[in-house]
Amino acid sequence: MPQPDTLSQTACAHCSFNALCRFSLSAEEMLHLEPLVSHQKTLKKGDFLYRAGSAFQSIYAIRAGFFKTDILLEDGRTQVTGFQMEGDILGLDGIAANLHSCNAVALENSEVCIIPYSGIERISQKIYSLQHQLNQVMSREIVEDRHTMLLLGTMRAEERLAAFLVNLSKRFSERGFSSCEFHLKMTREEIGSFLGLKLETVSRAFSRFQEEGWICVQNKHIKINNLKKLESIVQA
Amino acid sequence: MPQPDTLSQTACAHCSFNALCRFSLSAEEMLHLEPLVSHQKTLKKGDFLYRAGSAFQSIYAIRAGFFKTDILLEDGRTQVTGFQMEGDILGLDGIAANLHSCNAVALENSEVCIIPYSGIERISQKIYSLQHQLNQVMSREIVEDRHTMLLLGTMRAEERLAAFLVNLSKRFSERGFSSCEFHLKMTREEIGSFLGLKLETVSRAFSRFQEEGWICVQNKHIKINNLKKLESIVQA
DNA sequence: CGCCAACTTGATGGCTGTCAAGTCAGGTGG
DNA sequence: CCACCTGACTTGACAGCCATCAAGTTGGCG
Repeated sequence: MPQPDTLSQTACAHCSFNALCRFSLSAEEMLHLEPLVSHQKTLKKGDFLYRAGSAFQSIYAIRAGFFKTDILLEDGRTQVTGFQMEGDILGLDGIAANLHSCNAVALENSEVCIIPYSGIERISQKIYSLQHQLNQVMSREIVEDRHTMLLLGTMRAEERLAAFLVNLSKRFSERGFSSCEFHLKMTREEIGSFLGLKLETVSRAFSRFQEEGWICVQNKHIKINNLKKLESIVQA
Repeated sequence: MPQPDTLSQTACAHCSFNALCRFSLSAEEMLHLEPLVSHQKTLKKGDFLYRAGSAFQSIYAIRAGFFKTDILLEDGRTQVTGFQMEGDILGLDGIAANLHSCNAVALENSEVCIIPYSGIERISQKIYSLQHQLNQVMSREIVEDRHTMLLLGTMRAEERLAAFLVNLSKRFSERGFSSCEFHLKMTREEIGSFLGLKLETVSRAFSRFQEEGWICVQNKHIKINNLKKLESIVQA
């Protein structure tokens, strides 16, 4: 099992599979699970956790750090499909074809738990809740992707950026970090790719939000002064 | 079990859960599954299969017909998140929160198999492959949504429509229908909503494709004369 | 200190949205 | 059977948002 150090505790407490690692399980169930999540991996900023087209074997639970996933078109265009932080699960896209369908890249030094997929399927036969939890995680991912489609299909630039900031704020908050002050791990270009905008447009929207006094931007450091206002922009 | 009429055979042969209904299972396994998929439902054009916010109990396998799923914003903006045809599964978005997160609407008279979710989880404990199949279906949905995000985030109007037509052609073909001639069940507005475009833009793109001789459009009837060309537009 | 990537800001243009008018198809009722 | 009506669609003119191109600034890192 992971050593109960500070790092793993903060990470696991909010992990989508926390029931799997340390909570809600009997001693006997724990015995089944031990070998499943005992392996971990550390990545440096810029490292690939996996690449599109590579063989799928495991899914990953982020213990610490920050990732992006993206897909490429032949002509070089890319789409960032999501940003993942501690507690999030990576790699579920690989189940469909036994191949990873996107790249997963660490945006800062990170640490993940490696969870062999075959092990999950096997143990799910014994531990009912694990299967349900996996289904929920995947379903949640579908719901979130649909929301991103709504953003890309119907919103304008400033609405998209506001939605992005509100979403980040909420996720940081859920993990015990400040909801109004945080560091962006990604570049303007990566934000733009995720939001279907060019980096210049992202930069201009940041500037406008700052002019209005809703946020303070200093490079990658963000301070949100008026979260309500940002939320109202999204709904507008 | 469903009566082995022509309708159900054509539908089930391509169903994502065909292994569940009639193939690859022992007689004993079949006994477990019988009660699961024995209920069906017919819908008329315009009927809701389920609505966003309603309680989640079952997923649905389309036996015949055509559906759209969409989500709404408070201000009335909507995003069509997908079109589903026979063999496709509807309702997986509801697992996350035990509530459906989108609307599912029949675009023509349709028929679905009702598959209670609790039953799936229960039987998955006995039939290993069912769980894996469900995971694959959900993973495939994630991969497809990511592809739609790529479309919405990086492609221009004509590229989007070309990708849409190529995708439809492929899916009709997989189901034994013509890959180059078919009827659109949805309106221009619904196509536009799915592609993040206005209906006028969709109409103009259709007209241009026809001027170029790549397709013939007559109302909702589509004939593809040059599929290769459409495919090349997507990649361009 | 110097270099380079990341970022900001300005000017311009183009794609697509918006508004508007007209056409077409399908269904209803006389 | 036909007039009518409504929703869906097409086409044109124009405008606005964002992409593109360009130049300059900042910050991080060797």
